[in-house]
Amino acid sequence: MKKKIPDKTVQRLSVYYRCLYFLSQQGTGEISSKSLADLLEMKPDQVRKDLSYFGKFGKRGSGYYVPDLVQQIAKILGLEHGRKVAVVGMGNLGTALAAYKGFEVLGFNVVATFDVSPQKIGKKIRGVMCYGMKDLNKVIKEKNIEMALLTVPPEVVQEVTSAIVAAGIKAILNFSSVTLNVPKGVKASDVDLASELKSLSYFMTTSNR
Amino acid sequence: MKKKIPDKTVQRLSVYYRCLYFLSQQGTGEISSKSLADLLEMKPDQVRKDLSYFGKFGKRGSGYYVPDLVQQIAKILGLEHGRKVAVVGMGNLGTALAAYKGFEVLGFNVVATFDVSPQKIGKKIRGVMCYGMKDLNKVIKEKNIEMALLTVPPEVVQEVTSAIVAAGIKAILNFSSVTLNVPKGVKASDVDLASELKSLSYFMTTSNR
DNA sequence: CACACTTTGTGAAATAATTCACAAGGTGTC
DNA sequence: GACACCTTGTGAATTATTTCACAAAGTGTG
Ligand SMILES: NC(=O)c1ccc[n+]([C@@H]2O[C@H](COP(=O)([O-])OP(=O)(O)OC[C@H]3O[C@@H](n4cnc5c(N)ncnc54)[C@H](O)[C@@H]3O)[C@@H](O)[C@H]2O)c1
Ligand SMILES: NC(=O)c1ccc[n+]([C@@H]2O[C@H](COP(=O)([O-])OP(=O)(O)OC[C@H]3O[C@@H](n4cnc5c(N)ncnc54)[C@H](O)[C@@H]3O)[C@@H](O)[C@H]2O)c1
Repeated sequence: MKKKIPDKTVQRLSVYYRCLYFLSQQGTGEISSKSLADLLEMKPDQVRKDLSYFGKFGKRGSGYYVPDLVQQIAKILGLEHGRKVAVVGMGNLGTALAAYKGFEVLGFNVVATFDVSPQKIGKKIRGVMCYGMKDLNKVIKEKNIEMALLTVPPEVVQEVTSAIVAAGIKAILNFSSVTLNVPKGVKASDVDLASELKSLSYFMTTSNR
Repeated sequence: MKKKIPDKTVQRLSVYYRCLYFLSQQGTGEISSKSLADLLEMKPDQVRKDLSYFGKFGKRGSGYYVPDLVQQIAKILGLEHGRKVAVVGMGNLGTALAAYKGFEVLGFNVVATFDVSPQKIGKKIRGVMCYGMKDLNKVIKEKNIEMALLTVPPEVVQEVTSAIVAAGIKAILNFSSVTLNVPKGVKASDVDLASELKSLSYFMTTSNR
């Protein structure tokens, strides 16, 4: 029964979640794959196919019951119980991320931040303490932190990665443009803004939609 | 002769560029698709196939001459002459982006920032002035700005998008999790950190590499 | 309850992307 | 210059993803 689920499907699941969460807040009861697809500018077939990888959540004739579907997707994505997140590297970007309120509603709670600079250590952002790197192990284990947003300078990325993996971090969102080397069992993913800009630039020069 | 070039290929081109640029700085002369692929943890076939969409840049027996290839890719991506960029919405994230030095070396120059808040207007970050939204048209036209990093609150994203498109912006990198509505001829692309986190969370629960 | 309409879930078909495999060149050594 | 060894560029094969198309079910109206 183990059919492999495309990465693309998982990514789209995140998008569905955002939209459905919003709809559930609005009090929407049921929605058809058609309406959801319209909202997201995609095809209904795609929506149904994606959901069908994980089960049968809909009802023929009427569609999907939004509150239930939100729950189901949250479960699939592992968002039901909230995930504890650390920000490592409290520079410009790290500070912005730590200050951002938008992650919380999705169940991602920044519960600690880390830096090497004595100027940063001991400061609080939104009530969250900035620890020194020597407390990495202790704090990550104590607070049971699973994910890290990695915003340190490129030169130290690999070294810091090793340290946080050793401390028990299981997933890393990496903002430097350095390819991360992580052991099996740890998932890393890159946010490469420079590459995004370059792609945009390409499409500007060719100007095909 | 118009074979369609996959989006994925363009994205990877950005990655090759970053790596090759770095290598050229190091003084590397030639590199084989194999070595480049190893560096990026991918297959040589993929590298060659991607490059072959745009021309024949290599030499059999020895590989690609790095300085030339960097040039060629820069040209393909439209990076030769530099692109002027504006940051719109100088909150936490916008400020971090405007302060970032890493875009410049790639030919992306932040030459203006915008906000509505009187507290932000008139301030300078890295020597770049923050203008009010009423100056949008004037400044974008005067400075010939083509791209925008959009970091305003979700509620006003669509409204602000319309304004900057009207002012002449041709490409937008959108950081809100709101799907942008842009006219044909304008390219928009989303950086959705929340979705990235959700995907990571999924892979953590299933823990398949 | 019959019938006209919706909508899901899913194999099968169509498209798209990646990987293979190899001919055609190039390099270097003796 | 002959031989052993690399490396590119690219059709063809393979694999992945999307789209199609339709049976099976649910809704609602009179
Ligand atoms: N700021 C941006 O908009 C932006 C955009 C794209 C990519 N990035 C990338 O994100 C990363 C951070 O960017 P930034 O602009 O916030 O840089 P920054 O210099 O403002 O912040 C880096 C922080 O990391 C801390 N640090 C340094 N060494 C450390 C270590 N060994 N352990 C823990 N902390 C350490 C520093 O004290 C500093 O606070 C960089 O890799 C950069 O390339 C940033
Ligand atoms: N900060 C983050 O780490 C983060 C992460 C993910 C997504 N985002 C998204 O990025 C956007 C910005 O986030 P932020 O944390 O920087 O928010 P912020 O509130 O700190 O900044 C928003 C800025 O936009 C300005 N603004 C408001 N209305 C405007 C208008 N009509 N025209 C021009 N400027 C206007 C505000 O004055 C403010 O300076 C949001 O859409 C947010 O959802 C932020």
